[in-house]
Amino acid sequence: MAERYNVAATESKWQKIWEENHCFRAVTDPARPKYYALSMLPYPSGRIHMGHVRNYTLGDVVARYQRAKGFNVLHPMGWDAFGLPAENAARDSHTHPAAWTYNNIKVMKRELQSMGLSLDWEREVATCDPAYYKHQQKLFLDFLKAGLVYRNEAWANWDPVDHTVLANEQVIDGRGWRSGALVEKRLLAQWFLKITAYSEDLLSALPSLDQWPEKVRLMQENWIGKSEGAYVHFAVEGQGESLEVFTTRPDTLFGASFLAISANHPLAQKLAKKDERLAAFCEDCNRMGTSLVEVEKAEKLGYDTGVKAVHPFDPSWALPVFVANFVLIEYGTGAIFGCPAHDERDFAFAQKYKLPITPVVLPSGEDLATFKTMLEAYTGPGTAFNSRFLDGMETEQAIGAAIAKIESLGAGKGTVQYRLRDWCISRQRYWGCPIPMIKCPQCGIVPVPDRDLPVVLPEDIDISKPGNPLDHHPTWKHVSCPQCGGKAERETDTCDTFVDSSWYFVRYCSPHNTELPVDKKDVDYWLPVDQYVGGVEHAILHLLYARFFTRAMKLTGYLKIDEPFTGLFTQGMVCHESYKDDQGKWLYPEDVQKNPDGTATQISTGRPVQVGRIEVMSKSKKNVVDPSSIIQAYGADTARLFMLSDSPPERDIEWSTAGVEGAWRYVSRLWRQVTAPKIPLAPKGARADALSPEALAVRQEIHRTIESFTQDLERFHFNRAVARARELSNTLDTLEASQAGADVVLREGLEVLVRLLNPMLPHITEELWQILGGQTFLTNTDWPAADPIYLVRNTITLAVQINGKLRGTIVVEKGAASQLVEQAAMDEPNVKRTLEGKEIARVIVVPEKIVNIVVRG
RNA sequence: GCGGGCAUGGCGGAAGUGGUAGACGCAUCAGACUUAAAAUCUGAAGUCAGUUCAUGGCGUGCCGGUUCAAGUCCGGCUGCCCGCACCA
Repeated sequence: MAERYNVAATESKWQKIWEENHCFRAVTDPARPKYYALSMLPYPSGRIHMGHVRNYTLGDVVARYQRAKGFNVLHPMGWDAFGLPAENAARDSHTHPAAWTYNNIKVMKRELQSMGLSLDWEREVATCDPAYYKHQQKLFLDFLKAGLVYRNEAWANWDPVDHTVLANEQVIDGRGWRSGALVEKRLLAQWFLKITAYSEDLLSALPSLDQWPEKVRLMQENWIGKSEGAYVHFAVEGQGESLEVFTTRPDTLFGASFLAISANHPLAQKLAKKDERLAAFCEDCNRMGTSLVEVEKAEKLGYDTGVKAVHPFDPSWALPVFVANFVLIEYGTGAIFGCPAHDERDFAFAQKYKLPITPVVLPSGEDLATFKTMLEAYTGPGTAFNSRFLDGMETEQAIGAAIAKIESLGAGKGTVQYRLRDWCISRQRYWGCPIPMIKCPQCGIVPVPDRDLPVVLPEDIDISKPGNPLDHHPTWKHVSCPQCGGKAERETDTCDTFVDSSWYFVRYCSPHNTELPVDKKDVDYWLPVDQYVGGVEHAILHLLYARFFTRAMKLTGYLKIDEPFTGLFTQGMVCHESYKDDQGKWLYPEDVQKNPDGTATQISTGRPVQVGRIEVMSKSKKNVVDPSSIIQAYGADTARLFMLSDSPPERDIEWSTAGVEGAWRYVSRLWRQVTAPKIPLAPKGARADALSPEALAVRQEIHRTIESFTQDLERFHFNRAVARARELSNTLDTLEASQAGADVVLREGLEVLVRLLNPMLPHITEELWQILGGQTFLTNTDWPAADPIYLVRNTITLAVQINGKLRGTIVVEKGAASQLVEQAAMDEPNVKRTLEGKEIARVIVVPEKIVNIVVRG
């Protein structure tokens, strides 16, 4: 009877049936409650990796579970298909970026389909498809009209390897996020999206995202970086202009001893034209990297320009103006006033350049006389002194008074500063969405009219030359101006690919609308996304951009919502041991054999292998396992179960062969439990006339499992849910034919088990459901409900402690009186023996939990 | 430097609001089935003491505190991980 489970045949059979029956097709239906389950769309790099398997398994469990609960579920998939790797691959392998990309999509789609995901493939979107980016260009133009787009000559992060500029968010430790090259500063004309228009809104809405990880909200908060302070103007002697400074501590203005400006500050640039040494100094500053190591090593260097600035509170007080390497042009105003006594960096700078150090804030409890000889800067709050009209005020009060004074003098104003910069979206690359603008010598910069959208990428490009292929293209950029009809040129920059992924989840709602980016009835129904699942590496970039885009699309009339993602789950990464041969070259795990003594050998050569650290799977370290080979060997259900077992989904997991085999063992066991039960199953729907106590206990266990398994799914405790299912399997195996009703309860238990495990193991459970006589697809079957009758326990096992140490357990009736419980505890043999000759001080009875007997001595 | 997190057997990890620490699994060992192996099934196992059993001591990174009772709460350390970083 026990046929071997034919994984490959069964899995592909059900995948085909689901597809033919359009089981996962989502239809807008305002009469039904909706649930939008979304996993981050993949970049089509070639093959799927284990990170994808984990991400999409988690997302699929959510989607299938919510479907079973009765929601109208939208669970789409698409491709983040633009980006530089396609250009690099095309150049290296003499193909076309589009061909490379679409081929990868084809391969990866097949791989994803073999996972048995409950996706609505009819809504598939590829961001490199003109049918997609046409609407993105439209959005860009709408944002332009709404004042959210501008072009500006600005200091940009230039990646010298990828030959393109990068957004601030894409510079990590001073290096390009993709190329790893040290980023340089260049002054370039770029297109910007005005994300800073929403700085305050993006920040203040964070607390409302209560279904997001605290960690991600904090990261966004820090990234937006709000700080309150004031702009202060210092008149510059002999220059006929003033220098604007941002400070969070206007209360320390009387401790000022110098001003410092960035090498890229307009005043520095102006002065450098007449001062060769200053010009050289500025150049040095720009050459200096911004990486961690360099910043720490770098000395605080300044160049005294000889120019003096006038203190706003005292016209007779002149301060020297330095150009300093530590002042950043991109934060605040690119100029600071230095107060050495109360800022560590200014303190070091003042010591080096022999500038006065005047303390003006007295820490509470300090004596004024002793405090005056400062060995280091004091940055905390205190009482103002040496500060004329501020003297005696506490820091907070002094800040307010200083701002009031500045404002009354017309020397500046109180303000709020954000670290967040506008989003530079220009990329000097081919494989991206063309920015739909035209440069006309007569009319200036003119938008492409809506009727001319999409601006389609040319196919005949020369990718072998360095630089932007669109720029080299002989004809593509030459157009006539839509306003005057004269000769004009297209913008050859393309969009940062993060633009593409900032609204794809919106497009999924109405992917086939050729006229407009969205259909109102669709987006109003489906959005926001109820549960978003993806890697924490997108905590800032993608998630912040998408939140901004949602606001911008609301402003331009497409959406009603502010926040795109109600729930966010960030899963951990998939890790594996890494291996090197005796030459120090990385080896693939499949070429490594672990020996019983803990050493390892290279299979192909028999040479010894160095076992390295357990690290995130990455191609460069070769510590990768190909999901396809696992699915072929064990099936998708096993791979999915492995991803869900053992480790909580937010934590990193280590991929191991033993772990996969453990998952496989359970899948096979489930098969055997249903197809070759130890006792013959009762017929479908049979009822038991009388239940033996054992069978009743198992039935109660079944209902408790429904309860706890469901709660675990709700809370993303998938590893615990798997453990509960295994426990139920163990319990069902204890049933024996001699126990009245065992055959009925066994059937009940197996049916419940199969239904509970369906979101995790969709194929085998669907097959087993049919074997158990299920009339509908399990995919279309409701989630089981626990019967409260069987959740009630009538006896309870209590622990009995003496002085907090466990001495025995007792079984009492539920709701038994405290005196009875206490007596039962005293009568427990081991307790009784231990208590002999001891004086009882008190007895604590916590109903349904514990009895603790406190004895003296 | 700033912000956040984590620390439990050989390993991954369980233990809503303090209340029987170690669920479930991996690896290990023993037994059953088998000519044998694989697969499967049964059982053992935190650690030390106790010949077995009963039982007891010690145990959730370290030190201290609160409590009848602490993995959980509080104070102070140590170690690891993540994010940001010359932010004025």
